[in-house]
Amino acid sequence: MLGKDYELQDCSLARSLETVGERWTLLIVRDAFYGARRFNDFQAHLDIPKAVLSDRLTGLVQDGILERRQDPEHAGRHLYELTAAGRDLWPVLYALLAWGTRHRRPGSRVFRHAECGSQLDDAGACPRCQITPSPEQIVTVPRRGRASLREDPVAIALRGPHRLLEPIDT
Amino acid sequence: MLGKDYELQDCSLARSLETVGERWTLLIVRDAFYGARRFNDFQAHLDIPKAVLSDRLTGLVQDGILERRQDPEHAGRHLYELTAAGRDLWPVLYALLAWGTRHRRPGSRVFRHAECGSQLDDAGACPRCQITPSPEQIVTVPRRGRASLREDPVAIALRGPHRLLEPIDT
DNA sequence: CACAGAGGTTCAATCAGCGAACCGCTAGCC
DNA sequence: GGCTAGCGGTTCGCTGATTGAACCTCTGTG
Repeated sequence: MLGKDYELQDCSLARSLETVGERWTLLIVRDAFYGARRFNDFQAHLDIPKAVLSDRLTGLVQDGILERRQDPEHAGRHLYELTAAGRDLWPVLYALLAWGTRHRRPGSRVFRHAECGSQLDDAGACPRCQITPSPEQIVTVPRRGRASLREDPVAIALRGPHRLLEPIDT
Repeated sequence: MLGKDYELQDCSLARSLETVGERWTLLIVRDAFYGARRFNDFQAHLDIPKAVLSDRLTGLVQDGILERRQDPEHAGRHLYELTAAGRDLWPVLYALLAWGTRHRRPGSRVFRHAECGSQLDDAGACPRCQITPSPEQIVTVPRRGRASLREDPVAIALRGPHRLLEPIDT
């Protein structure tokens, strides 16, 4: 759905959906949490038409979810990184992830509290430490025997344990 | 975004988005939590084209989010009600609602634990009782002075406090 | 029986998503 | 310096979804 406005709905849910409700948008944000930062990494991992990816990245930057910077190592390249508001979308992402796991099919990855290694519960909290870790404190690991068949840089980086928000090196 | 499949993404987030990621879908689910059950109530409150509403309701029923029943009081009419899987979407809805409130604009309503009256925190928990109430235990009340200008049955029912999932009578 | 309202379906026009092709820039190689 | 490859896009024509208006059927009411 497009950032099409739900103008008449005086509701913060409608406001949220205007910025993250379009097709592909939340998957792009997910990949940003996984550490994707470059145009081609998003594109290769998502199999999304470049024109759509370009449009969504522009929108996410305008809406303050991503920040676009120069890549210090490569002139003329850019990096897209989550802003504070973008990182604050983690509970939304996790709630959807957990719902899909319960009612659809478990995904190929699991999320653990980096500090103690416990698997997060349905609410995203660490059952052992009794806290709800921020994304920086979470590590995602593939379920045993479920490594992805994909060959793009993001999929390869996620074959082993990976801390959220840690940039994948390409 | 359509229930268009994100087939290649082996991820429960993608699975979730296939069922609730289309335009309008989460707003329909929100209205179902507010107690809307009839076609016309959804249509009047959302300003959604009837063809799209019909399509989305059919999809939500097929995906096990809503259940379609005969209206016992009116032959030939139907009621759409949330299934257990649909009610389990509450954390997703609340996470989006809370994000929109923090980063966009506060909506016109507020959510309280019915039992004690405390306003829920950003995670949807009751700060006084230290529990996370299920939707049945939550009451939504308009923010002072922010009653909706709409005149449809759902908007009217929500002018006062209203317990989630309690059917609005039309 | 006429009429109104609920709950849809159908239709033409518009708009967004898609894949392929193209383009400018930088870096590396000869 | 010239050639080529890869990155980060944009453009374009096609397809498929969304939209609002019109229409249709069924039920209950006067």
